[in-house]
Amino acid sequence: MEPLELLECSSPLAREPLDGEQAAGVARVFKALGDPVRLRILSIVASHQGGEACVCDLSAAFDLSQPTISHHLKVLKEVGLLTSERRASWVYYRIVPETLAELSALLSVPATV
Amino acid sequence: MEPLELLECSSPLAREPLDGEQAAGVARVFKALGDPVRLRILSIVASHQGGEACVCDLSAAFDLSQPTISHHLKVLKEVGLLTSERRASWVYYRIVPETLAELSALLSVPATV
DNA sequence: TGTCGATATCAATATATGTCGATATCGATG
DNA sequence: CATCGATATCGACATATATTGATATCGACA
Repeated sequence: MEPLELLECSSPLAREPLDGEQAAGVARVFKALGDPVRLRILSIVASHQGGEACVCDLSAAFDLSQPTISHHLKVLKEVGLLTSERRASWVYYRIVPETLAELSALLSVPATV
Repeated sequence: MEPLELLECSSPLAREPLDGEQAAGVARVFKALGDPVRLRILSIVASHQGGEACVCDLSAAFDLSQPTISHHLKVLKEVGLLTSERRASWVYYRIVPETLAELSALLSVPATV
């Protein structure tokens, strides 16, 4: 649930081998990113006016059922890539920049060795 | 096969929504990263002496069968995260820093909006 | 050329995942 | 309080994936 705890290591992959536990935590997040629909959801939310989008915005962008979108949102939320807030009848999703930043750092390539 | 063609876009996710084709290409790579064994393989190769590791080094690091390691190496190679070179009886794997760099850029968070 | 060690491929299987229709929840509003 | 629209959950199913033992390939070497 706590995104930062999921990753627990943000030094580049090349620094030292991940142990099993670290790898399992990081893999959960990458697995969530490993679906085209979820990537598009993330990019829509991230680039949306005000940094947030409601489910209705997202559903409209896909040719998929509402439960399917809801499922993908849940996956992204569970790994700490999105947060949600209910306001009136609508639920708004935002990206968690810290999680993206940690993944970005993990993949960053230290000056060619 | 061509790592750069797989991604085809390295501007941050927040810049503009990915179209279906871009998302599919990027998702393939993230899906490959979404497995703990493959993440550990990558980190072992990346942090190994000389920037490369042979399959024997990798097999020794896991409690998995040799075909399983071979399978994961193939997946990582197919999405452009690893390259391989045969020298004598051994096959050596190296990371493809360009692919990691593109993913890193894609996840980089532009100054908080 | 025949054998051996290292790696890849194949076939099979158990599990995980994406998708959907049906249904439940929840806030707003009459 | 009854209803309606928005979103989440549930159950089911088809497909994808991780893993393995058996086997093939391929280079080295006697």
